[in-house]
Amino acid sequence: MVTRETRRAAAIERMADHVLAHGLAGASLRPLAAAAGTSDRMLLYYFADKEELLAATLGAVASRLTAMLDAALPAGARLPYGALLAAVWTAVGSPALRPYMRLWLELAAAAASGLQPHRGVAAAIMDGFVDWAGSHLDDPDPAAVAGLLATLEGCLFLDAVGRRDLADAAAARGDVSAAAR
Amino acid sequence: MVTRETRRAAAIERMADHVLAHGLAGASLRPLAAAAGTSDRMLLYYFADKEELLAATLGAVASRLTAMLDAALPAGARLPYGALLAAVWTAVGSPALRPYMRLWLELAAAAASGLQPHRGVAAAIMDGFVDWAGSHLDDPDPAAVAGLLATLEGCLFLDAVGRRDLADAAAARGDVSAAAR
DNA sequence: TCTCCTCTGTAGCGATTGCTACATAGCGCG
DNA sequence: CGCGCTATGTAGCAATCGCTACAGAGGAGA
Repeated sequence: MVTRETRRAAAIERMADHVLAHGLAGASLRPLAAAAGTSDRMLLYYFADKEELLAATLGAVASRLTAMLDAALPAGARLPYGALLAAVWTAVGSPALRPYMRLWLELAAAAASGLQPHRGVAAAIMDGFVDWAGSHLDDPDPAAVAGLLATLEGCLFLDAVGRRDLADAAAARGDVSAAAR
Repeated sequence: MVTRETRRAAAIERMADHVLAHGLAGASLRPLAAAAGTSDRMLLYYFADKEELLAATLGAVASRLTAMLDAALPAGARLPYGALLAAVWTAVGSPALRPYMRLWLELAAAAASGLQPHRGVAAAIMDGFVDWAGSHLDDPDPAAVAGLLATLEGCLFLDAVGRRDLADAAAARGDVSAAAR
């Protein structure tokens, strides 16, 4: 069936829009179906259950995000630690990516509670980030990758609790400590 | 009424136990009431609504957390950046504090969505952390405080998505960069 | 034409949500 | 004693949750 897969794929994209706009908390079947232009009945026809549906939707969100990251910093470009941190934070802290970051935080919180599919999806996304960081640092030392990601996710966290000022300061400080090394 | 305030306070402590064990997601009135040894009816007699109840419960959790932090690193002790980062991460990453960190992450995610009382409670807790960090760094430069907190929350985040290895590496790296400065 | 088989709408289930109306039990105070 | 206030149980409300049973519609193949 061509139409079936087509419609399923279209539903995934529209549901990705919806979770980006309303978060995981508002991701129940009926609102998702309304956003996708179908019924909850049909969603459970396309997907075995909500878990499979969520995994597909979050996967779509993740590939959008990596596409945006690649657009902001093309593959092949390698930067020193401080510069990369600053560049990624300006990209990631921008309003365009804010819905993604809100969702990413929500996903991490769910993953910490061990729920599926959140745990698996979050682990996969994080693996992607690790690869991404490794391929954009001029010196992809594992400890540097870890430091970069920790600072970055920490900035995200600080921003989430309303301390954007601290996040900006921490991202800027990356330059300082790297320059001093 | 002595008994009323007493029972209300006892309920708060038991509910704090419950949210630590089961997270915010499981924090609905009936389970909370069961944990507190009362009925949902009585919880809404003690508290105006769920929002007030949650604020009180999360406040209790927060004061327990600051007490544990003070126990781990007494007030007055001041350390250089890298040493403080390592000390706090070993405390905060320990199994004893894991429920607190899981809850803190969940709270941050809810705060990012702008919900009350989560937003206000999270902001208050974060202010406490900022003060705490400032009073335990030997050189309480605002940028250093920001960097410390970002790295710390980032380690928390990495641990949440199953990359404890990266969190440990990032925390250890704090020493390196500080030593090189 | 008849018969399957795929697709989809309707309706509903039992559980859970925050919250409330009502009744009552028991105690203090006049 | 009797009145009233505080405390608490019972029962239920409307909404939402994920999910499912059933029925029909419509096209494909015999």
